[in-house]
Amino acid sequence: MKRANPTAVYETLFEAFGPQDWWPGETQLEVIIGAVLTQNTAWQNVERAIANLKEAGLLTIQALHDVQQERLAELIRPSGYFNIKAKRLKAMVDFLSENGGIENLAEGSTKDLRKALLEINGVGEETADSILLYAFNRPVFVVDAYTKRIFHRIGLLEENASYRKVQNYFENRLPTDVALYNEYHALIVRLGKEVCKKTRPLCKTCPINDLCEFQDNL
DNA sequence: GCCCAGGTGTTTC
DNA sequence: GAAACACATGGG
Repeated sequence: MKRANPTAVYETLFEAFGPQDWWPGETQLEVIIGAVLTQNTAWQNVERAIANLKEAGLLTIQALHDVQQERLAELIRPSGYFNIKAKRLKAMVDFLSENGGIENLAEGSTKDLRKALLEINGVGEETADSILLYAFNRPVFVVDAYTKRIFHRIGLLEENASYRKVQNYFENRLPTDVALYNEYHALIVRLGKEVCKKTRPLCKTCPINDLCEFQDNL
């Protein structure tokens, strides 16, 4: 078996899948909205919700600020948890407008911005880091359920490693590079969605099969 | 009908 | 800190 490490895994995934062109959002605000709506939810459902918002002309901070939370909830219904997420979007929009908008926030340091994002209701570590990386182009490695599952199976991470531990693991072993972090997280999601599933009937087709402790002998 | 999906807040120990 | 639970739609 090859010696697995984050760089080798990245190279293998990139060869297998190529560039993923993330994040699938046209504006910074759209990326931020998507980051909230995709919490524990399939992206396809998020697309429907965002399409509804677009059609209703709600893809601006001002419009989202003005709309009633109940109406917002109805529009984002397809993304699930719609009552909670409507509240979270409102909290996010309040934060953005109270702080002079996205352009003004982009002036601050990554550390300060991360701290501020985490204080918003409904923004945890993954959502904050997704926003930092994909909306603000900051070199922050995003950790999600796929990341933990895949690297546990490779044998490089503990089963229940904390978010920060996993994040440090990658950031300590990779160059600090926005484009790399962007592509890497997207590739991990691609692998998790299509191949490295929770129940794993597709291991035979996994591009990192020979790096994984579960390489299929079945 | 069941499991899963690009998590987070609250409660409880 | 860490586990258990609520939150909800849509696809396989």
